[in-house]
Amino acid sequence: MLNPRPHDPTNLPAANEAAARHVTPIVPVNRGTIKVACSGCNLRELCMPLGLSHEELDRIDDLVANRRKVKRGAPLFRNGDRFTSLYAIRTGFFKTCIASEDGRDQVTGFQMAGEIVGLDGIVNDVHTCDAIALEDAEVCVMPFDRIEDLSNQIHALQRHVHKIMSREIVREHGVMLLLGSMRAEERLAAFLLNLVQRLHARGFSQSELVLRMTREEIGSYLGLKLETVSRTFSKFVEEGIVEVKQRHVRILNTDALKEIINPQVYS
Amino acid sequence: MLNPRPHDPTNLPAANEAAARHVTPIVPVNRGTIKVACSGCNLRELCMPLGLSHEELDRIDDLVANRRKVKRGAPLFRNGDRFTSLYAIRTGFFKTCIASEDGRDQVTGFQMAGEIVGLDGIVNDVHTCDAIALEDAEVCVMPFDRIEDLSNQIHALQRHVHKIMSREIVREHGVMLLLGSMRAEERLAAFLLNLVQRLHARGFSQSELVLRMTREEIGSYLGLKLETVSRTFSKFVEEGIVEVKQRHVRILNTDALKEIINPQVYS
DNA sequence: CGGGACGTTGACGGTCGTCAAAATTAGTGG
DNA sequence: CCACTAATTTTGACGACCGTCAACGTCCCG
Repeated sequence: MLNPRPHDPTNLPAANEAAARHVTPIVPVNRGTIKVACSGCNLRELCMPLGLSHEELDRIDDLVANRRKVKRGAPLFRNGDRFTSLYAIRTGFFKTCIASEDGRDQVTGFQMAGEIVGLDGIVNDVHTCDAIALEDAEVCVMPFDRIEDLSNQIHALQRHVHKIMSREIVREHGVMLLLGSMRAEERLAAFLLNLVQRLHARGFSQSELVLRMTREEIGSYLGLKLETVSRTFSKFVEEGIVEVKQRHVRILNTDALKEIINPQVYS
Repeated sequence: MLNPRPHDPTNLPAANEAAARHVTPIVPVNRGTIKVACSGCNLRELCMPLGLSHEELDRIDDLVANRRKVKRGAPLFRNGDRFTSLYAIRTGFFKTCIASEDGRDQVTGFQMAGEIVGLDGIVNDVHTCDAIALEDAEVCVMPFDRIEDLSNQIHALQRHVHKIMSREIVREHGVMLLLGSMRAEERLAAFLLNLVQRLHARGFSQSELVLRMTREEIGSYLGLKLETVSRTFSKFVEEGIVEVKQRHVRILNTDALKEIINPQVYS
């Protein structure tokens, strides 16, 4: 009954070895620079393969056609847009969401610096979801045909592309587990733990975070109504597990959050 | 508010152009043959790229190292197994499921002939879910390093691998929509419509199907308890939408099922 | 300073989960 | 082939959890 490596629900979104590695904190980017180069990018460890030769690094720089700024609330791409490129997030925070015919919609993920968006478009050369910036953002535009060309020449890149897509598949498995079998408290606990984990991997605090999304967007992602999200936050506050001031969240008791998800492991 | 191409919830699992194409019905395979060759396989349109040259087709035959039979109830691979290969299903029916630390488990998909399993293992060279045969099955074993080698030489294959992975990501988006925002009846209706659609693409009936999984497995996939699945089936029967005899299901009114998912589109 | 978006809280009801028992089927071994 | 046991399915009663509706409070931005 017990599997050797049970799935870790706190690792839901973007449980990846790259994000788990501690990287140098993000420093403000010189907005004046036009030079687009992965080789000098402090996020390289997050979106690019490791162990490239110097020559390969130079070639990789060609991957990024240009950068693009996206204002808060604006789409990077929309459902129905022709697919041409993958996007590596340099700064900012995105949500991706799909809409059903009858107007229901579902947030399928939240993406932060160093993560890749646009994978949904590859199958049919059309994007099937919206990617919306939740704060002013900048992305590296990587035309997909260049990616395919280069990955024929650089084996590590091919590997990397495969891993990124597989990682997304595994992440979504975790979300399915959450949506299929967890109660509201468990979902929110898993969500918070996952967010701080990813932020921590980017040099931010382990215990403090600023939510970039509304209660409604959290709810949509977690399969809950916004009122339930709000109530669950309040419950965590009552129990002394977190402090919440609007979108500022401070985790006071990480173990308590983990216990919510995995009761019998601790008790 | 309305997107140009809303997501179609009936297309949830494996909504892919290959499965949607009508292919020749599956005929009994000569069990005595040892020859392993995609070029002569009647499922080729489902798992391999189209438009290959004769020479490329020959090379593609090398992809499949061997075939493997899996008895009903037996695992093709398990959580924690080292990842080496992707598997193309020749015959039979699989489920994939993950388990959380505390014993909860979640069916993440059901796979049938012509579909590919094992993509979860690519990220960390370890499988993160179990793939269990729901009936006696046979798969083509395709070592992943061979796939990567060959896709450097055959551009259409590289494309194809990317599309297969992207398709899986999009499929899972659909499942997230289902799990996050649909009620029990809607989930079951979407599930049935998806199954018949995929079976129809393989030459089977549009209205009749045999479920290869238990109510509990359906429930796990749909985020419902088995009692709810059973009750919902009963409700559909009362309403004259389907006939159910154990695992034999006959859909009497496809439009009614679609209406359940998309009320206002029809009424 | 004012309006609109966002968040909180309460009351209530519906959907679905839980527990239990019985019916039907499938699988196993003699 | 049949008997027996385990597995699966159905159905009912009840309750918990979360959704719905509503009102109010807060924050942010112009």
